[in-house]
Amino acid sequence: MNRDTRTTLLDIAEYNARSRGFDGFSYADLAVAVGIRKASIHYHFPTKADLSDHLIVRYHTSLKERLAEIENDHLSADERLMALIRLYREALNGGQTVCLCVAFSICRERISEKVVIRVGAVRAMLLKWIKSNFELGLKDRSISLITAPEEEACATLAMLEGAHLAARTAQDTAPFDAAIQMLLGRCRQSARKE
Amino acid sequence: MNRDTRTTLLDIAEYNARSRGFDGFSYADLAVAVGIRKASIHYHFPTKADLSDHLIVRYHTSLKERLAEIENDHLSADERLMALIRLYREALNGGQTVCLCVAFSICRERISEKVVIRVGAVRAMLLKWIKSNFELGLKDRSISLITAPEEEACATLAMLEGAHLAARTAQDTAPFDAAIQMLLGRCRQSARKE
DNA sequence: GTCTATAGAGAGATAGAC
DNA sequence: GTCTATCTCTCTATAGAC
Repeated sequence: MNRDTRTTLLDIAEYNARSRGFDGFSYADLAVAVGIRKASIHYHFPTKADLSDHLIVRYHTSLKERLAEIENDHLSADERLMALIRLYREALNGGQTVCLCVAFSICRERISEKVVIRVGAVRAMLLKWIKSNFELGLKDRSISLITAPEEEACATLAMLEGAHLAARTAQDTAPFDAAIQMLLGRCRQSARKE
Repeated sequence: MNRDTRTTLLDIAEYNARSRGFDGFSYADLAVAVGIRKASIHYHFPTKADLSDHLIVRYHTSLKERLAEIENDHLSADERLMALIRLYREALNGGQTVCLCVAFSICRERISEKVVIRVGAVRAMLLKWIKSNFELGLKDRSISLITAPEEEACATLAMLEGAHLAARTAQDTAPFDAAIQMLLGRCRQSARKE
């Protein structure tokens, strides 16, 4: 184990949570994957509730950074939207994992209220970003058929998260690709490539 | 307990699975809710795998019937789509439960392959129905901006399932309503009401 | 069809040695 | 930081009486 144990634990816990749900893995699973005993994990994360909190906090930060990178790398609204779609597509890991918010939505009653609020905060951040991007799309006219940015943002996030579900069941990105096709078709750059 | 115990068990198990995930409830939970001992549940459903199979089979049948009812009650594509949206909205139970397919997508690795295939079959049925309805929408012009019915169907189902997730986290229908607003706005009947 | 009783596995968590 | 050992609880499931 070359890397920091704590980080490795978070990585593996996140993968497990996104792959099997927060109830779908145990400290024993992590212990085997990381190569230490499960009692040692409690040193890093005393309780599973504690672990879940660190997972969603890190996820929020990471996602925020990725969104900032997208804004840095792309100037037009359509390119930014396409980059966001790619981000979600990559998060699928070929149909093996869903977004952490998706996974945490199902076990809502078994995670702490604090974590539930943080999941809401991640979605709020995403909605704000997507809404701003649709507003930009209205200006630069790079995305077609925009009427209400706020509503578009809600629909888009729901669709991205929902597209993860069918793809996860199928263990294949195909259902995801099929679902995002309509949205992609509204992007100017995407249309040019076809 | 006036009703058939087996049916009551299925009802409560379905509610639990949709509310907390398939890993989120136990035979002990069902026993308390139904008012019999957990050993007695094994008489009706020998294993939890068996229970999950009956849940998804019943869900498929029930959904098929509801779709047929919608076709019976409504003739235009927009009214049928609005009825489907209402169906999903009601399935939310005010933000307490998601679609069973959604719940079963997260615990994919812990349910049998047979059940995974059945979940796929439910989605395939829904996609077929929604696609047909968009094709009807092209003819009767009751839904605006339709280009590709197949792609529209995939996007619509993903959005409906995804809209369940945010609403479940919030324990409120508001995020669902916000997400379906765009789709609703394309329905002729809906537009008339505004 | 429902019960009591129990098996056997695995969960999250802690104490204390090194 | 990681270990062994252990606790307590809960899980799914079964045996056998009624």
